[in-house]
Amino acid sequence: MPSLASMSQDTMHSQNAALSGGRLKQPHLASDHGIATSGIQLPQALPSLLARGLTPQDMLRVNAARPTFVTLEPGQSLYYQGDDCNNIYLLLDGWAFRHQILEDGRRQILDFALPGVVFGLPGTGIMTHSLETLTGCTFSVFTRERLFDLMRDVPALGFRLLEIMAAAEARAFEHLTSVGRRTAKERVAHLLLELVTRASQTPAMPRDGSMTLPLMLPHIADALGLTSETVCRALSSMRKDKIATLRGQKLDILDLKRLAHAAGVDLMADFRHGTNGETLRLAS
Amino acid sequence: MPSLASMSQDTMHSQNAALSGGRLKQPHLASDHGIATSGIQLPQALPSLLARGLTPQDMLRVNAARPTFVTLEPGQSLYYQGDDCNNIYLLLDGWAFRHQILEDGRRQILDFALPGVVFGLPGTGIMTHSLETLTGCTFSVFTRERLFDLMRDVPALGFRLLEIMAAAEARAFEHLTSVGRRTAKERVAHLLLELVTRASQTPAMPRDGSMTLPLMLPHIADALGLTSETVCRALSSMRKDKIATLRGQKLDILDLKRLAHAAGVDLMADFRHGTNGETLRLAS
DNA sequence: CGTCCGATTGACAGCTATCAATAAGAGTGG
DNA sequence: CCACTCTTATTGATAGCTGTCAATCGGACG
Repeated sequence: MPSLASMSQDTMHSQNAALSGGRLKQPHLASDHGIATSGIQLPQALPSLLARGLTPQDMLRVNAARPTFVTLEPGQSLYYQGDDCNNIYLLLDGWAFRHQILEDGRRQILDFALPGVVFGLPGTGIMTHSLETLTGCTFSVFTRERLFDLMRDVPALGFRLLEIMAAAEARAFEHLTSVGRRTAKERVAHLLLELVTRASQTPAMPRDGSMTLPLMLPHIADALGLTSETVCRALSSMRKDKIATLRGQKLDILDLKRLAHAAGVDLMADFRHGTNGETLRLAS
Repeated sequence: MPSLASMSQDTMHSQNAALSGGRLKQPHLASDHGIATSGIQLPQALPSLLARGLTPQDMLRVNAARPTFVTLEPGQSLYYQGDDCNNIYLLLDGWAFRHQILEDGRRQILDFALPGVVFGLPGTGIMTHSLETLTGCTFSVFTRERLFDLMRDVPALGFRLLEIMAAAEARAFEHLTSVGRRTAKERVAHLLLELVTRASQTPAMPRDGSMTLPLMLPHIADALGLTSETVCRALSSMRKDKIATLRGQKLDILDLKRLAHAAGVDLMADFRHGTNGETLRLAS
């Protein structure tokens, strides 16, 4: 139970969310009729995100399973920590994040979800975290049973999902290393680097050094195990050093090389394949 | 920003590993003849760990794929950060851990692997972390291709692997929350709680409050983003409070309830299903 | 009994959190 | 178009937790 004092910063945003829409007891299931959001034709979007490694025939079968779609406004939650959830979700469009909250209000953001991310997988069914949108979002939904059937029909799908989960695990591990062993400034630099890299790999997102981050300082802080003040100081410092500027939601990378250096990362290695130059050499 | 000085503690263990066996260019592939380690008949062990949800027929097919086995001594590495790895591993017996190392030697332990854990999955092939054993370990190995074939033959296997990966992700998330938002003492308590819980769920491990942890202080420290001194202080405090004692490798839980309290966790919720009492109530 | 490695404890420094005040924008309404 | 309000960002001062450095303890082993 957050003492009001400690809530004031860290949980500000979730308060907003709770006020401005918050929990959906029954998510808005848009069911089978195809819904278009922010200009995207969903039945087309799904393949492009999932399809690597699947044949066109496979994708036909996947679409034949008639996934349902959910659309959410910014600041709404798809599910909450503690919910009994037996669906698997694919984020088609928009930004969201997954987070855990301790009883006293401390919040940890676990992962930023960009289009193509899969979550809500099997397990016990009880969710250990919540998912909240940052922008308007569209999700594709499969029930556990439908997924199981689908995986039988389309073996490559299971393999692809494993790949996606493995990538998510790798992200979580990088994140963990950041929070556990990097300084505040390094963490901020590392997160910016991760986000620009992921965004640039997402279709229909910018490839140059400028982009829109639908985040507030407390999001970054809660992702990195810091306070928003510390994040602000780190960003100020990077602005002063002409490495990157983040004003409002506009992020400009001014010097990618030095950003990577500030993040304590070998750009070529870590953000292409995920490895550390130094350690790599030991392994050769 | 640790330089050589600070490496002395954090990376001590990996140095030892390097000296005492270290890298295996070509892991000891024990190939198809079944190998027995520490008294376990492997072909039997594999099913029991993987089989939930699979029919006996399914398991026959899995075994027919003739996985190879690898055995490692304590302190050896199955693979290193930067390795090109196209195998999937199942830990059959023993304890191990996965970790990442930054160029300057800072180390983050990402996950403790107990029997039943799966890793080394697809992705790009380049490993972003290393795996090092704590005890003697036996692994079951499938190549990427063999796994793919197997998943086609045994659809339930893919589903089971997804479940295992989802559980690993949930663990990583809990871990992240710990490192990001809990105090030193809470982190230590939380880790002990996680380990006793997992061990008690593993066949052939004790269910009472006493067990052997094949860890040294620096392992705990590097898992939690702390120093070994801080971990030591936290353990001393818990020993003084009669919550738990860890001497050498012998862990005794004296008061599970207060241990959970010290970890800032609702025992019934978090460690049965993974949820937080307070937030859960919101969701009902 | 001596050596060695890891654990333990103490003193102190430093990074980040906390508390507090101000600035900067974005809307809103007159 | 400007004043007003509200929210978020920014900056400063101080406190506290944890890291760092260093010394001692303790058990394992030969």
